[in-house]
Amino acid sequence: MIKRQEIVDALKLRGYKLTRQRRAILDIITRNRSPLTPADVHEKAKNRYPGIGLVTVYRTLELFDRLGFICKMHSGNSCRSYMMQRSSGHHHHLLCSICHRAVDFTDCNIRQMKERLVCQTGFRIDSHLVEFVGRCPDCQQKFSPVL
Amino acid sequence: MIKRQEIVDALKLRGYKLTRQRRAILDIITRNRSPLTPADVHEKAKNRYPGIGLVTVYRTLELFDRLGFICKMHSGNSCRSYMMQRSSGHHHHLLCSICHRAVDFTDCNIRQMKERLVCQTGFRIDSHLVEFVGRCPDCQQKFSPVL
DNA sequence: GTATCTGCAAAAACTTTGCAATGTA
DNA sequence: TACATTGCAAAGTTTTTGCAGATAC
Repeated sequence: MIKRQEIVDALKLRGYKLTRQRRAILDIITRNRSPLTPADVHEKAKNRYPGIGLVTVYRTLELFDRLGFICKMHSGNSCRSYMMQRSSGHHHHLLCSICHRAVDFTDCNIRQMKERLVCQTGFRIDSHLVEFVGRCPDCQQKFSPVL
Repeated sequence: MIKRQEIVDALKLRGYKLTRQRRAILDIITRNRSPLTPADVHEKAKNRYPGIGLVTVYRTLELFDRLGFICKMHSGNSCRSYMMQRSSGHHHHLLCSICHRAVDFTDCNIRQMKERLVCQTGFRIDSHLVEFVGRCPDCQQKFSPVL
C-alpha cells in the first residue's frame, strides 16, 4: 500500500500543489475498497467540501492516475472507475460484483502467458489488462440462493 | 471463425430480421481485423448505405454483442469497441497499439490462475477480462527506433 | 508575488429513448 | 398483413475546454 505521505511528497517534488480539494479526493480514494467513478468521488467529496466542482474531480483523478497513485478499472459499472494503487508493483484486481469490493493479487503467472504469446505471435508486448469478477465470501453467504 | 451464414441463420432462428442495415454492419465488422467504435462502424456503413443512422448502429452492435457474434474490447481508444467474435470458444485478444490489429489467443492458462485465486480469496469467480497490448511484427519493423 | 489550481459556464462528445414511418418475412 | 426495425429528433449522460478569480508555496 502506497503511504499517504509518499503521495504528498511525490506531488510536492514535481511542483504540484497540495490543495484542499486534492487532499479530500485522496482521502476518499484511500479509504474506499471499491472502485469509484468521478461522479462517486464528487458525491463523497461534497460532504467534506461542499464547494468542490466535478471538473476538479475529473482533473484530479486524471492527475493521480498519471502519477500512478490510483488505477483505472474496467469491470463493473463504468470503464472509468478508479481505485487506490495499493500494491506498489505489478498487480491485478478481483472484484465482487455485489458489494464491489476489490482485492489485489500479485502472484499471477501472466508472465508465462506473455512469453508464450511473444513467441507465438512475434508481438512485442507492452501492457496487459487482467481483471476477475466474482462474488466475495461475505456476499456469497448473504445472497446464497435458497434452493 | 464464426461463419457469416451461421450468424444469418442464428438471427432468423430467433425471429430477428435480416435488414440491409444489419447486413452492412455485419460485413464491416467481419472484414475488419481491428476493434471499431460505434462511430467507426457508422462512418464505414455510410459509404455503403448513406441513409443509415447512428442509432441503428448502436442498436445493432448491442444486439450482435448480446447474441455473441461480436465482443467488446477495452484496450485502445474506447471502451466500447467491437470486434468479430472470431474464435468460438473461450479466448482473449492481443492488440497492436500502432495498427490496432487484434489477434486472438485461446491457449491461456488463466484457469490455473483462477483456481488459485478461488482458493486464496474464497471468491466465486464468474468472469474475467484479459487483454494484451503491444506492437505487431509489421509495426515493429516499420517503426523501429533509429538508434 | 507568481504560477498553479479551481469553479463556473458552456460546449462537445457519447448514448439512450419515444414515436411515426418503413420494410421484412 | 403483422410485427420488428429504422431514422429522426430530442433528451440524458458524461467529459472537456476557456477563462477569470482564488490559492498554495
